[in-house]
Amino acid sequence: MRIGELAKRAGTTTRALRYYEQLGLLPARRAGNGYRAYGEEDLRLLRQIRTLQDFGFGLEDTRPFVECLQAGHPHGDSCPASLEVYRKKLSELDECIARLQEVRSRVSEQYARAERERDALAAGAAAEPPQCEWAAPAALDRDEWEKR
Amino acid sequence: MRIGELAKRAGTTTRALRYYEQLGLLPARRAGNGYRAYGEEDLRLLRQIRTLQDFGFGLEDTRPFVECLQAGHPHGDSCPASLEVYRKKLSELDECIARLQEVRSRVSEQYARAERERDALAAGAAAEPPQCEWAAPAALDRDEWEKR
DNA sequence: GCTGGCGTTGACGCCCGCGTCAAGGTCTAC
DNA sequence: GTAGACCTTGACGCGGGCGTCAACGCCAGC
Repeated sequence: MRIGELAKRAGTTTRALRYYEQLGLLPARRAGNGYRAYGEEDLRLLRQIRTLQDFGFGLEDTRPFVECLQAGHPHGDSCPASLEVYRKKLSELDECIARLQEVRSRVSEQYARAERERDALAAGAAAEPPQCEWAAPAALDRDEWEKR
Repeated sequence: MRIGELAKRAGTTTRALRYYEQLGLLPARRAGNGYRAYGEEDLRLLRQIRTLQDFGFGLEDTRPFVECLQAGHPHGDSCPASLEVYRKKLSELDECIARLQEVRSRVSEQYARAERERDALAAGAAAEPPQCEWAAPAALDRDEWEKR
């Protein structure tokens, strides 16, 4: 299988595959003409990489999983190093979620305050139209005003 | 006030200030010798920028707040454009938090499965040492073995 | 033999918010 | 006059994961 076919079957691009090879993440055999040659096993490795990437893993974090598969284990996460990456990612996620929730509540607080102040100003402006009623009569028919 | 002092008072660097000026975010007057000259008002603008940055706002997102202060409003968020940014950020945060929580549960699931499988293998391996006792005798002294 | 579709390597671009270095100007203190 | 602390502009670097282009090679079909 050549690079274009593998890329298509994995839903990625040839550029990405060459990049992975450059990182030593997904090495390729070479055909006689210099073309990269991949097998079905490489498709498994690649799917593993893409799955983890969808989870937000960096490429280096996928390395233990790929090496685990290359070592012949049934799953990429059958090895201790992969489990360690899982644990690290989980704690990173927890930290990140907590930080975002903290930020969300702070921003929400600021937003609520800013809106209250806007409404207070609007109320102040709305308290003016009554003053406009004191100013308005000049625009009314003088007779209408004198009837009051 | 020159750039170094402003940077120190705001807890940032001169490089950042020059960058903000380059973006047109925090323009500076110039002294006769070409040095940038800042006033107390600029410190307020800068603090506004830094506060929002701490919330994870991009610099462009801070622009409406800065312009609002520059227009003489009491707070950076006294203007409709700032409120709009707040709303946009809140929805981005909600989306981001939801996505991370989804990811977290998926990763956690994978981790749990991988650990179960590891334990299953360990149990299989723990069931092997008895088999090792069948294999071991070859290494034992033959006499010791024949005494049994 | 020529076109077109695959492949190859190498190199620059992008995004963002600066860090860092270079080469020089300005001002103060001794 | 000179050292040192500040300032100036300009330019490149970084990290991550590629996109995109250039210039070229290989191979199949007409």
